[in-house]
Amino acid sequence: MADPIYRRIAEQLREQIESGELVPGAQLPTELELRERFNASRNTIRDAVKSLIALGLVETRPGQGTFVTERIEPFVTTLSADPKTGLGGGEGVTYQDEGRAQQRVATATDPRVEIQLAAGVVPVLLKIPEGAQVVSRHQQRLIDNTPWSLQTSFYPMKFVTAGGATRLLEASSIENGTVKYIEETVHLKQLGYRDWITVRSPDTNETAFFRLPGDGRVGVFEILRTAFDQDLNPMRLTITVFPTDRNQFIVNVGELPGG
Amino acid sequence: MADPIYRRIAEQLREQIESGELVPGAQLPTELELRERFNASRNTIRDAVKSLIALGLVETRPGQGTFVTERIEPFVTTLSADPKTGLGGGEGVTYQDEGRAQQRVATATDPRVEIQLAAGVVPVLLKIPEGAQVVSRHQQRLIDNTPWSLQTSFYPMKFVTAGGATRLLEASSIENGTVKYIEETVHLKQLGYRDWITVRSPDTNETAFFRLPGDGRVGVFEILRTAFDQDLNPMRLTITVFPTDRNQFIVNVGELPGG
DNA sequence: GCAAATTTGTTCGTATGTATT
DNA sequence: CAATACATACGAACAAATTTG
Repeated sequence: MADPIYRRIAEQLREQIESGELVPGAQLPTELELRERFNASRNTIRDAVKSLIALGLVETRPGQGTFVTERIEPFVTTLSADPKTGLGGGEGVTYQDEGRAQQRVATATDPRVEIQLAAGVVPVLLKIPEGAQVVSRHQQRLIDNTPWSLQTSFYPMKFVTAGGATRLLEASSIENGTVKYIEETVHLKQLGYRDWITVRSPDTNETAFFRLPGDGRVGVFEILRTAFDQDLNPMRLTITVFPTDRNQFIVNVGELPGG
Repeated sequence: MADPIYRRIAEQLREQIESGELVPGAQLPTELELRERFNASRNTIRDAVKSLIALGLVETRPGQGTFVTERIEPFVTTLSADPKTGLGGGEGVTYQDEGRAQQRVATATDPRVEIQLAAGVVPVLLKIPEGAQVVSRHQQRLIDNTPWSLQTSFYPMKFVTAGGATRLLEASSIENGTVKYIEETVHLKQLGYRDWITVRSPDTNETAFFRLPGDGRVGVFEILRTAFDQDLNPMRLTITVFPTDRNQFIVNVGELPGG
């Protein structure tokens, strides 16, 4: 009697799933059937199923039953730049190209543009005073109609007021990407960037948009990209959030085959 | 009656935690006290607490109580190479240097060395036949005595049999790193690598070693690094597993300040 | 060192609500 | 509307871990 009952039941079900006896998408026996099979109370069965949910092995649908989860085909983003363009993965045009390269349809909403006061990490990474004005451009991105990432870019308001990059304020995407647009207007060329990768629990907005389970079981990548200009000053901060259940990343360094 | 009771209770407790009213490490009221305060049954209170556990906000200790979780000071690993050495983060000597740079003590166990038959992703990424012999070198790594990562490197057995890199079979760490040792013996120079970053649930070994909660709530980064030689052939595959609750990563691309 | 008290963990039973077919 | 299946909620009892006296 080492392990509690619910855990031993969970263990048996887990073996059935991992052995392939229960394939992804297949329905498990109902709680009442499992109650008879394992000779335990319905609450104990439910505890067992809950632990499998926590492991991401099954999901329950009210009124329908319990099903083995089907793995989402992951989308792979390359974080390191093409050495020639200096552009990185998930940036502007590149994003749609990467979607196409994986034979999938990438779309993005028109950006929601706001003028905000820099707070939190924004002034720190952009090296501007706390409370200074910044342009925030926020986009939702989908692949094959599945919500894939939430992206917000912050630019110093100076780019608009002193640099003439007025289209940063327009709520429409900038063709050829903002990197090129800023180079043409403000004359700041992006020569490099630093990505800072963390994983955390999703907030309520993210849980809703990505349709994640409400229990915070699936985390999200949060990638902070600070881009630097030719004088090595920060010129842009982009924060992108990706669910960990459908995203993977590649970093290329040095000389590689198939480049 | 939109939200269930347990969720409204969880919501109130969450606000107390996020507002700072309950600081990290502080003890929550006991289940019996919460039962009176919210006028609900003990099971309903427990459901509320469970949802906070799933969010990583609190932890329970049998016989003691429920406490607000204390955040672990994250360790940051740089994945992109120093352009001069071609060495990447978490590799050999660099690993200890990064530990020191963050004022922390990094240690590693002596490697457990095995000769295995290539299976799974190993032959695919190393571009050797499935079932070919490989040298596997496995290390546990700690920082400030906290388990931090599990690393396994795979080398083609040819390096030993035909290249004379016999010390790859020794169960002791190779000073100056294996990258340099292979360059000196097999005459293969590491000019680049590709990192493939995923997040998944920990297996039972990892859960035990990292002392993670048993419910699979905390995920692990799995980073597959394929290193390439001067002929752009794969020469090494290193798989490293890091818990997401205590690890973050940096990727530097292009020209950056403070280099 | 031991016993009692405290606190969370497990298990059962039961009733009712909500979503889907 | 009825049947089915999971979700929520309450009550109760005992077990296991920890602290306290």
